[in-house]
Order: sequence, then C-alpha cells, then structure tokens
Amino acid sequence: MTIAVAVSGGMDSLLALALLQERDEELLAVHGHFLPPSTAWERVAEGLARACDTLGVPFHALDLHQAFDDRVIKPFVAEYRAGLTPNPCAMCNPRMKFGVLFDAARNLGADRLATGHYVSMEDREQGRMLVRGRDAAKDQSYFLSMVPVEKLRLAEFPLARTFKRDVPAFLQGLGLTPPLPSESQEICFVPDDDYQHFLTARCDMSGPGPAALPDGRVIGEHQGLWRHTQGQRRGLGIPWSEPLYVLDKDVASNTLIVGPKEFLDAKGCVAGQVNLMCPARDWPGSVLVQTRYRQKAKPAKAWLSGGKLYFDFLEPHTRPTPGQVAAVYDEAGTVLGGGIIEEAL
RNA sequence: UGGGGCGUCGUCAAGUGGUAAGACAUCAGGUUUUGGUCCUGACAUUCGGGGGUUCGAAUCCUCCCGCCCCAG
Repeated sequence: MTIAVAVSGGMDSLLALALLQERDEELLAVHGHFLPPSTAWERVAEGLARACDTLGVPFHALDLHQAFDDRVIKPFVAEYRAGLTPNPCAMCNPRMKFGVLFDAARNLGADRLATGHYVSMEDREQGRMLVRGRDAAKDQSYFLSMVPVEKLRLAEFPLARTFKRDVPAFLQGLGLTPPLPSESQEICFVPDDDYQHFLTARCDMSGPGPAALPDGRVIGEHQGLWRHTQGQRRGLGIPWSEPLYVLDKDVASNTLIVGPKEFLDAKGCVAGQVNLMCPARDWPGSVLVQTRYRQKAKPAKAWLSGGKLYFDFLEPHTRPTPGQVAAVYDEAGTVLGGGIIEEAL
C-alpha cells in the first residue's frame, strides 16, 4: 500500500511525512500548487524537494492552480457577491485536497492520502469516523466536516495525537526545515489578508447603503454589505450608546441590520449541501453543533428534511452566518456531518 | 435681535470653584489555517472665543460668536 502525503511547505505536513516514514510505510510526497506560478512557488517546491530528498521520499509537484481557481476562488467571490460569508478553507478540503489532489495522487500510484491536519480517524459504532484532534487548541475537524466520509476513510492523519507546541522541536530533532517556516494564517490566495482589496480588484462589488436597527430606524451607512458579516462589531463606524453588531444583511434593499449584542442570538438554523458521515437516524437525540471555527459546539436538536439540516439550539447561540459551515459532533468529538449554513432561525 | 435654552474628545456624555469620568467610534498590538468574535493598549494640558474675579474656573461675572425652541 502506498500513502501519498500532501505537503504544503509548512511544518505540520512535513512532520506528518516524517512520522509516517518512521512507521515504515511506502510513501510519496505530493505538493499541489494552488496559486499561479511565481518565484515563491518555485522556492517552496525546491525546499520541499530537498526535504524529501533528505528523507528519501519521492516528491511530486503538481500545478493545480486552474482547478483551485474554479473550485475555490471563483465560488468564494460569487458567494461574497451574493451576500454570503464563504469559508474557502472548508471548501478547499473536499474539493482540492481530498478532491483534485487526491485524484492526482492516485494516478501516481497512491492508495491513501495523508495530510498534516490535527484530526484523527477512529473506530466508532457508526464505523470509522472523523474525530477531533487531541490538541483541542489546534483541532481542525471543523474544516474537514464537508469532506465525504468515504474519502476520509482513505485518509491518514499522523498528527492526530500531536500537540502543535511540540512540532518545532520534533522537526529540529529530525534535521528538517520547512520551506515556509511560519505558517500563514490568512486565506492562502488573498495577499496581505486583505480580502476586501482582493474582491474589489477582481470584480465590481455592491455599493453603500443604509445601516438600520431591527425596528427599521436608519442610524448610519455601510460601504458595501460584503464588507461585513453576521456577528461583526469592528468597522461599522456607527457611534452608539453600546457596541453594535451586524445582525443580518438584507440583500434586496442593500440594508445592513445592526443591533446590540442581546439581539445576536438565534434559536436555530438551516444548512444545505449536507455532508453526512453516517445516516442521520444514527445520530444521538441531542447533537453538538458548531457554527463557527473557534466557537464551542453547543447542544441542539437536529433533523434532516428535504435534503437540508435543521437545528434547534438548546442553549443561547450566536447567530449563525450564512455561508459558514455548521459541523455536527457527538459528545465524544466524533464528526457526524456538516453543512453550509443558509439561514438563521 | 421679544422671551427661553444650549455650546466639554469624531459621536453621546459626566463634571456647578480645586486642578477634564465613562460609553461608542477610531487606531495599534495579542489570540486565530475563512469571515468574525474576544483580550490588551493608545486616544481632550483642555472644556465655542476674548476679557475679568480668585491662591485656584469647564464650573462665577462680562462681552462676542454659533445653534435650538417659542413668539412675531
């Protein structure tokens, strides 16, 4: 059996590669170039080739930038234009890493795909399931909740039990230096973390409009709905007696609905593009749903109807944002499914 | 130009003789593989302007400027 290791150039995937090698697996390393060719592109490829050479693992660099543009960047832009708040990282996993990249790796002879995600695959009563990583601060299961379970069952996650803080020492001990020493936190295809500039440079975006309280009272102006997202506080520029948050966007009237924090909670939400890790009838009566990365998963009643997932929150829950992922877990941290939020209820 | 009221940070606003609260906004950091949230820090030597009283005024007096309301 051959395992392809997806290496990005960062330290996590490099460690994943090294850990698998210690397990004496048949390996090959694949690097997908998601961005158009550039000198940085070459530098990363060279660095990775060198590291793989040190480890004695065959290395393949693949130009996937066109697929990335079609499957991640274009939808990202389209969703922003439609008034949604897309989550490109969550889409990149099913469409690119476990999609195009995995397919390319199979063509190179790989049976399985390994990545440097901080998650694990474990045997549960529903079968082999995706589970939160041991390092709770670094767990990335939320971003993988849209990946089909059949793909995940062909995945290897060597960092399942690794703590992020131990990674640098690990690599140093192995004499490995990642070509991208400090991982970038921003969206990989948006320079300088400036998504607003990226969008305006790429196409025409909607213009200014009124900012109103839930009762309809106009108290300010926004510079484009796409510049704001549900739950956002900063950047509104509206002086008020208390902090104001974005509650909603009314695309039809180009109105930003804002209000104090106590208006921010929602009772539930609906999600589409549902990805079930197991049949919904096998879910517990009460699940835990996470509607944002970095948010605690909270209890909810969940049911499937007309191909969509409905959630009834059992605790106060900050209004979910259309376009973001709703990841469903059980108490043990098993990922039961995921969907794209369409509406808060 | 009769009567009344008001003018303190970008906004709201406390302070009525003892040496300019606070909130919002903004900016800068921190946290963070999306957008956000959250945390920390910075933000009026000065109170519409001039003069005066006082050891000392945003607070008292005075003149000027500006705004608002009610009458004409």
